[in-house]
Amino acid sequence: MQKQIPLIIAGPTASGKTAYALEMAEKLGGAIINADSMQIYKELPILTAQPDHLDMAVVPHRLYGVLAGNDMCSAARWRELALKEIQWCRENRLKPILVGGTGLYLLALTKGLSEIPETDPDIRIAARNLLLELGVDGFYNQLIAIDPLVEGVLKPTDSQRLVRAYEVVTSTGKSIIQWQKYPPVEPGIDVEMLVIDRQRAQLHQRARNRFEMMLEKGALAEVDQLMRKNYDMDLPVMRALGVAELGAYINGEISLDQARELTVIATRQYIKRQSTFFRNQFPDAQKVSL
RNA sequence: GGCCGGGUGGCAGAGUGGUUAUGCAGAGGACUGCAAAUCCUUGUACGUCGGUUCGAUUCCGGUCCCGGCCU
Repeated sequence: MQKQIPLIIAGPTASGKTAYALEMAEKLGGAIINADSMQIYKELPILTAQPDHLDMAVVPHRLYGVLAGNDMCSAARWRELALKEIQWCRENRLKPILVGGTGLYLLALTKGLSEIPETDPDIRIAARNLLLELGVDGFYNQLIAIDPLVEGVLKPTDSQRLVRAYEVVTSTGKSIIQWQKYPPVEPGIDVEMLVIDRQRAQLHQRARNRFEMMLEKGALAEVDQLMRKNYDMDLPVMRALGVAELGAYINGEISLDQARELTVIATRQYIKRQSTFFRNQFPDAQKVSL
């Protein structure tokens, strides 16, 4: 195990990554770098299960709660931030340990991304409004009229990727399909990767228990404060598991029990998607059974 | 005890004499810049016994269970 090679600890939510990573960081003399798309925002430390202050006091923790909720992260942006932190670790002779459940971010880091120029934020907003106005079918037709390459590659129902395709072709004048054909200009980096593996039923139980704990620690107050900020519902933080559910409870639309059940269900579905992603996108990662 | 209504896949809920809605949950899968997102695939279930019929989840009868009303 070379000192400089970053270690990635991935796995589905509630698998125990945080505790495991802390152990490894102590053992290896490392720093922990966040690889989670929600823990990067500062608004919901409890609901997004950020490491607590005690953990953070043990070894350096980077990229936790560093962005405001009305800011938007992205795979490319996180990649830049993470590379800087890896560099910082090297300068300080610490083993970089990246921990998180956001598979796309990890993929961007390890495999690299095609260099697509930054898109105009106004165009993204316009694209989203157009989608709302026309519906997916109409939006798709409009999109393939200006970017025929998309046809047959993107699913006509995949609203998010269609919006991205629209935004890219409109901003750059070139199809996203063409851009993606270029091999990553930013090469990937060498890493050692562990994926934490647990039985599904056990993960479900842990997720339920953990949500209970979050409620005890004040997750409701967190969501309440977040809602008072009146952020745009499209912002990434607003999509953290439990925000919509707890928000609906706070607004008196559903009971706390209903909010709890809905959040647990959403968490289970997320666990499933993460498991699939790690299993199939990182076949060479080493599995750690806990 | 009598009358009426109902019993459909894990749950909710349509429907039909033969071609096996649908939603949710579950399972599997995709994944290049919003990813805790976005999307795809996937289940012959019709309470029970008998009858009618070429064929019954659908029609008829018995029976059991549930709900309502009556005594």
